[in-house]
Amino acid sequence: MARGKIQIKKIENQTNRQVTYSKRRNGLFKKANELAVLCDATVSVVMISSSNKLHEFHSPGITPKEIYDRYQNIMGVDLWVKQYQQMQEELKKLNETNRNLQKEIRQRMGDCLEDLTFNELLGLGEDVENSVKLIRERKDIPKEEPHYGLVDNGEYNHVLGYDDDNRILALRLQPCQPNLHAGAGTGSCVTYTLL
Amino acid sequence: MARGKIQIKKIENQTNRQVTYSKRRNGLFKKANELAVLCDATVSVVMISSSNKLHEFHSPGITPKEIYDRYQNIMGVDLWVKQYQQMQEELKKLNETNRNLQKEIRQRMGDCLEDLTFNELLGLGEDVENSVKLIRERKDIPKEEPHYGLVDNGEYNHVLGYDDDNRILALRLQPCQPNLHAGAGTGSCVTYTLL
DNA sequence: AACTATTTATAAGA
DNA sequence: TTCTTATAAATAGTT
Repeated sequence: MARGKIQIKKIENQTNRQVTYSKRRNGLFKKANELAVLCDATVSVVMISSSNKLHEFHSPGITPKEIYDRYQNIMGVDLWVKQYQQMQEELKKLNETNRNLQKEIRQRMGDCLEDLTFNELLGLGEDVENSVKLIRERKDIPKEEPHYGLVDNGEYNHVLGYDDDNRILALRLQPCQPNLHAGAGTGSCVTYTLL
Repeated sequence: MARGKIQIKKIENQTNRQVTYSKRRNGLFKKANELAVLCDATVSVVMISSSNKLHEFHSPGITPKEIYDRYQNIMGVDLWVKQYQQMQEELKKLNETNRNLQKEIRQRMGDCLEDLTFNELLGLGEDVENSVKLIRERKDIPKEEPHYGLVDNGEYNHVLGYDDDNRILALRLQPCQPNLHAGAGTGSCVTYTLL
C-alpha cells in the first residue's frame, strides 16, 4: 500500500513478515480503538503471531472475560457448554449413587423399610443377621491382611491385591449400570464386573 | 479521514454513528484478514455495537473457542477457572461422601472391619443387631406412614413431616461437616443439624 | 526506527 | 443503503 502494491498472501521472508506484523498490528489496534470510541462500541482483538506471541486490544473498561460472556449471551451458546455438561452429568450421577447409598444405609439401620417388598425385607433381614455374626466373630479373631482392597481413586474402579505367590495384582472394575440407576425402591448395593 | 479530519470521540448523531460503525467495521475486518494472511497469524476480532449487535472475524480455519483456549494457554490462566473450580470442589466432596458411605455399608456387611477400633466394633455390632430386630419386627407390624421423611432434592437438606395436628412441617438440615470429612478409618454416618 | 511515495480507508455529500 | 470523491491515514520498500 505504498511504494508498490502487494499481494495479500503469506510473506515468505521471515524478517519482512515480522516487520509487517508489527506495523499492521499497531495499525489494527489503532483502528479498533478509534472504532470503539467513535461508535461507542465494545471491541476485542486478539492476535497470535506465527511465533506464538499474543497481543490483544480491548475497549477501555472491559475485560476479555466480560466480552466473551457477552459473546455467549448474544450468540446464545456453546463455547464451553460441553465441558460444563460433562461435569454436570458426573455430578448428577454421583448424587444419585449417593442417594442410593444413603437409602441402603437407612434400610440397614431399620429405617425406610416401607419401600421394600416382603421378600426384599426377608433378604435384608438375613443379610444383616449374617453381618452381625461376621462382626461378632471378628472380635475373637486376630486381624489378618485382606488379600484384596479397593483403591480409592474416588471412582472405585480398581482393586489391588496379591496372588498366591504374593505378586501384586491390579484388576479393573466397572460398576454395574443397572444398580447405579436402580429405582428408588430397590436396595442398591453397587456391584462390579471384573474386566 | 477524508473530506475533513475528525476528532476521535463519540459521534453523537445516531445515524452518523451507525454509518461510521458499518464502514469502519468492514475496514477493520479487512485489515484483520490481511494481517492474518500476510503474517500467518491467528486473529480474532469481536465487536458489539452500542445497539448490542455482535459482529466477528476470525482467521480462516479457527473457531472462537480455539482462539480462547490458546488465549488461556498462552496467558497462563483464569477466565473460567473459577467456575470450574467450584464444580471440581463439589465433585471432590461428593466423591468423598460417597467413599465414606460405601465404607459404612461394607462395614455393616461385615467387611473392612479391620479399620475399626475395638470399641467401634462393639458399637457397630450392637447397632446392626438392633437393626435386625427392627427389620424382624417390621415383618409383623402393619405399615404406618412415617411422620418424617427425607425429601430427595439430591442434597438431603430438607425434612418434611406433620406435626401433632397433622399440619405440614418443613425443616432445613445441614450435614455435620466433621462427618463429611471424617478420616477414612471412621465409620461415617452422616448426621444433620436442625436449623 | 525514520522516511516518503503510494496505496488504502473513509467523511461528507449525493 | 450504496456510490462518489476529495482528503486523511496507513504502510511497503528504502535508508
